[in-house]
Amino acid sequence: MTTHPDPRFQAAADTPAGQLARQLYGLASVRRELGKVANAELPGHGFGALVSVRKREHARVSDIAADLQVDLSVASRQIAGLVAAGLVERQPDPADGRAHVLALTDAGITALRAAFLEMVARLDQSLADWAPEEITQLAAGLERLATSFNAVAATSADADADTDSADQEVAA
Amino acid sequence: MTTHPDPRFQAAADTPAGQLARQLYGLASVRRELGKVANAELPGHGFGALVSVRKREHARVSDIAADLQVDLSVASRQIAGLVAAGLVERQPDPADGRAHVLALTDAGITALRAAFLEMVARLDQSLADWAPEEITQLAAGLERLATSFNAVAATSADADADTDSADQEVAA
DNA sequence: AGAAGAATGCTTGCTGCAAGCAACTATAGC
DNA sequence: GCTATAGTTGCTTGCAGCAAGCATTCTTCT
Repeated sequence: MTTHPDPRFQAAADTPAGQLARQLYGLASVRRELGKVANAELPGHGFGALVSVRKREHARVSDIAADLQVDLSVASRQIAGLVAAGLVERQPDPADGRAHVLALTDAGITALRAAFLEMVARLDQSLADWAPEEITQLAAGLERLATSFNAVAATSADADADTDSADQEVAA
Repeated sequence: MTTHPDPRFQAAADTPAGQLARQLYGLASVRRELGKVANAELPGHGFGALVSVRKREHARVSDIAADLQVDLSVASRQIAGLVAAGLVERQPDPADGRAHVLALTDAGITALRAAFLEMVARLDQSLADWAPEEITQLAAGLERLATSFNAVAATSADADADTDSADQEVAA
């Protein structure tokens, strides 16, 4: 179309960050299908919570919520679903009567492994013609991206709860 | 942070595809926040639809649905929202009375650019210490991933000769 | 040619799921 | 006791999908 060429916009779109933004948004369908595969055999969207529980030993619901960056109530319900399904064990924290300590059950470990393998299988279909080091390189890049991105999120959260006006330098 | 070493799980996680799977799933919060930024000023989750309308000239609702890989009804409602907001124009197709031809209005172009610039701005905060070529490399990897992934999806879903105009251009 | 019937493009009503907020309970710590 | 913290649950909202419906176009049979 290019009805009204906008130099400022063009410049931003061709920026490395602009290219990355485009690709990240285009990843929507990939992530959705992968999520479907991952959660197929789990209650709700439990996969993320399952992974999160596995990551730390004395996980508490609030830890999971912080890790997934969702509301505490969301984490609470996801964990409740996983407990009901026998995938997570919830025991009173001996050190704090309000809290619960979470851990995967054997069934939970099995389920997590199965879900993970399904994801990998689905990915492998698409990565048939990729070199292993290309895949690991992409994975490394994504890991770094997530780290960088979450670091900024944490910083701006610390700075102020106000999220609207604090951060934008759109102007050129 | 693993307390009970699980060799089998670790082995699965350490394959290249396994690493990629983990990182893709870990991208949830990144994509969510980026989506929030992108859709902040738009009705519903309109950004994707807006991009999709922008990509092709004589877009129809079914084209958008296919492009976004969502149900036709979802696309219909998103487009309706964008039309109501004055960002998309919907005119009867002169060649087919059942169909509508979609196009961005000037306001739509403006809104799309603004949303895109917001996304880029948010990303730039996180990418401050990245080398430009690292960013472009990651973007290229993601583009290839999306291509590979959607190719498999298309094959398994329905062998469709829908090899129309090239995709992935937010900028114009 | 013309009409019946199938197919297409899209919209809309209904349902289900998941997320967030707010209110509540129970415990902790001063 | 008084306040903060951990967690659960009720309520609301919003988005997605299915299925039914409407209007239009295509097909085909006579």
